[in-house]
Amino acid sequence: MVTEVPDLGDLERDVMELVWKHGPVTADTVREALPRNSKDSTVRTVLKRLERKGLVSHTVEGRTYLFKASIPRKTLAARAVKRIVDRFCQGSVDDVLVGMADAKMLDRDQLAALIERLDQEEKP
Amino acid sequence: MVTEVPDLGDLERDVMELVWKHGPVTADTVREALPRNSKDSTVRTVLKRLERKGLVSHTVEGRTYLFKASIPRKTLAARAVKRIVDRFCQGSVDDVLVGMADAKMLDRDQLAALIERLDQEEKP
DNA sequence: CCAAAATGCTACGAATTGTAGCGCTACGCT
DNA sequence: AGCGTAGCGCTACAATTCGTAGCATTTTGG
Repeated sequence: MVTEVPDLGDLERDVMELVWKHGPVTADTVREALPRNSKDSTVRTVLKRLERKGLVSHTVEGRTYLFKASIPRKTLAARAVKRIVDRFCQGSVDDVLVGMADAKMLDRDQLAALIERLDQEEKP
Repeated sequence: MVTEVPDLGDLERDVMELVWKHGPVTADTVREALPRNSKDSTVRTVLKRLERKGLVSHTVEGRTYLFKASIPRKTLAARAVKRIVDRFCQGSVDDVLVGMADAKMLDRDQLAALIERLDQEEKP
């Protein structure tokens, strides 16, 4: 799988945020919920770009488009992390984990809890 | 701490790679070691940009500049991850860890080994 | 004093991103 | 039936980033 991870601009991220939060949404719903004040054509342009990037998809409902995320937030985040790992750590996830530990981004207990969780999932 | 994490282009990353690998280097050394064929002025421009971004620093040796990384590779990688966490997971490292686990980027044993290692470091 | 080496400065084209205008179409209401 | 409006496609433009590089300037060794 190719799992491209496009870079996202600020507005694009805001839009993704809304698409993730509120299920399928219209362009206008997104526009209204946006932090900043964007014209509708702006929002639609961004949605179209996000769709070209493979991050959202749309269905036609009557004469309006309903957009939904085509990738969960966590998955996208994980892919972005993978890109970093590939680019800066030659694919060594360990390196980045160590870096995160050094930077106090994670601690022992957090990791232990994660292991616990993985074990739970795997067993049954 | 502000810990800005600038985006890096392909060439910028290649240059950082070399600066990380070979200690303090001259612009010309970097140019020679580069995968692609870049003019010296190109390399110097990139090094200057990297310096403005705070990723390298230079000292003057005779009449040449010696560049060295001002941030370790793992630290930069960790910061990049942190940016993702902040942007896509509202700062929840756990979310991104779960995403990584789901994406099979980490497995139980790897995490266990890391915990082991963290414990070792902490003790003495 | 001159040539070579190394630097600073400036610029340009491509790509990305936020921004938006304009025109077309179809649906509902008078 | 005609018309206004909602919603969409298309095109464009300015700012920023990045790779690319040329040219002027400076300094040093012979």
